[in-house]
Amino acid sequence: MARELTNIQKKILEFLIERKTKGSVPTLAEIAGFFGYKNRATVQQHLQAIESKGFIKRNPKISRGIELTIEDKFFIPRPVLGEVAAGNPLTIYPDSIDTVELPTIARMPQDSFLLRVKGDSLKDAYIFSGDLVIVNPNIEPGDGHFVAAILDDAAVVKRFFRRKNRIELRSENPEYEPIIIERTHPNFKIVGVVVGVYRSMDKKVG
Amino acid sequence: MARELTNIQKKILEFLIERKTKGSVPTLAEIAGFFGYKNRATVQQHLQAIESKGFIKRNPKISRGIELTIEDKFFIPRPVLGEVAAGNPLTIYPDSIDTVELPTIARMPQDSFLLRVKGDSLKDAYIFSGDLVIVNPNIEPGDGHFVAAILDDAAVVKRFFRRKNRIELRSENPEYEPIIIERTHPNFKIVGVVVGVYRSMDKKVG
DNA sequence: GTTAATACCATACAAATGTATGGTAAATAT
DNA sequence: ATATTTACCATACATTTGTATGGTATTAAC
Repeated sequence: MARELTNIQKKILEFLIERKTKGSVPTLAEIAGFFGYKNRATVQQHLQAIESKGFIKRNPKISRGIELTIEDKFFIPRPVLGEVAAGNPLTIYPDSIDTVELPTIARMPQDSFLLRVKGDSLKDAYIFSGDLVIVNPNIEPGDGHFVAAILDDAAVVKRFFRRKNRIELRSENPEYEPIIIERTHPNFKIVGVVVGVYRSMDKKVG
Repeated sequence: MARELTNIQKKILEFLIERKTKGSVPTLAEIAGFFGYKNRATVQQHLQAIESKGFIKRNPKISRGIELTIEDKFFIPRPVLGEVAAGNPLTIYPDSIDTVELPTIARMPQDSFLLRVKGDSLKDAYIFSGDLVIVNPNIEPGDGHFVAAILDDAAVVKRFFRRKNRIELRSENPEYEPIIIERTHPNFKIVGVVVGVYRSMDKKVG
């Protein structure tokens, strides 16, 4: 028991988690609708498989009676989408490079993602190499916000300042020069605003 | 509209909130069962009244389709149990001293709690005043672990080292002397091991 | 004294929901 | 070559669920 989930089962479990976090667990019909199944029995069978593997618990006969047993776990696995340079820009990865166990208390809006910080240019902002920054792409950055940005196919985390005809990305660490982006800069994009920082102590106890 | 709720309506609304925070919104039958009503229609009528007063929104025909429109105000009182001194011990508070705003769904794991750090003795461990440390009381601390401890009715977060006949709690910041606890010390207790640090950037953008 | 609001009940019904059974097809393992 | 697992479908059925309607009793308002 507690075998691995198949790909489809994973997808369904993810859907359950997502729906639960933004409302309530779906019914079989809703799941079927989302995945394009013409029949609720298909969903039923998948759910039975997921339950037998220990990832959910179903309350028989009760509508939306799916409990996520993984919620009791301390951490929820979240993909780390890439690494960002706090100092000099680093290459960003196309796919997730890693998965971290993020505590459930960390505020993780649905549409946000994680980036792992490399380098020490944010030292004075208390963000360090290895920390995970939680980035929300749907917030308009304001002066002084920490933002993640893509600059010529590299990613950085720095503090954002809007000036007349340019944007400045500053490090807290005075060793690093601010990056000045003119309006005309071709390959520049604000990815999102850093809404939180998380650091696991697991590997740092030694 | 948006008149006052009657007492019964208040009770029902409270029930809805409670159920939602610990799972999912109840069905009419479940509400009726909880309040001892023999009929779902009674609940239906109360819900219609509550809705007409603007406290909930109902999704017709959908099971458990009650949305709490007051949700945004309401949420989520996640208690911070006290403040811990990273430097010199601070008095611990009997009750929660503060609340961190967390989304409804972000549940704290049952076996852990939050402490907000004050002071800068852990500066060199990259933990700063205002950060939240996630403390798990069910882990046996090992050498070098960051632990939360109670010492003479005060709480501290420091690094843990076990020696022959004593325990040492060290700060990373050399300005602070290590605390030496002899075996015989009466009022000393390890509360738990710090498993993570979380910092919300909300208030730090300026 | 009548009206209105509140708080319940019983009955009824269509749709939603979870469940069960049997079957097909493809991929994988033995 | 056969058996197993996975991934779907169709059909069927008993409850559950939300909803509607009509009724009773109590209290407060006019």
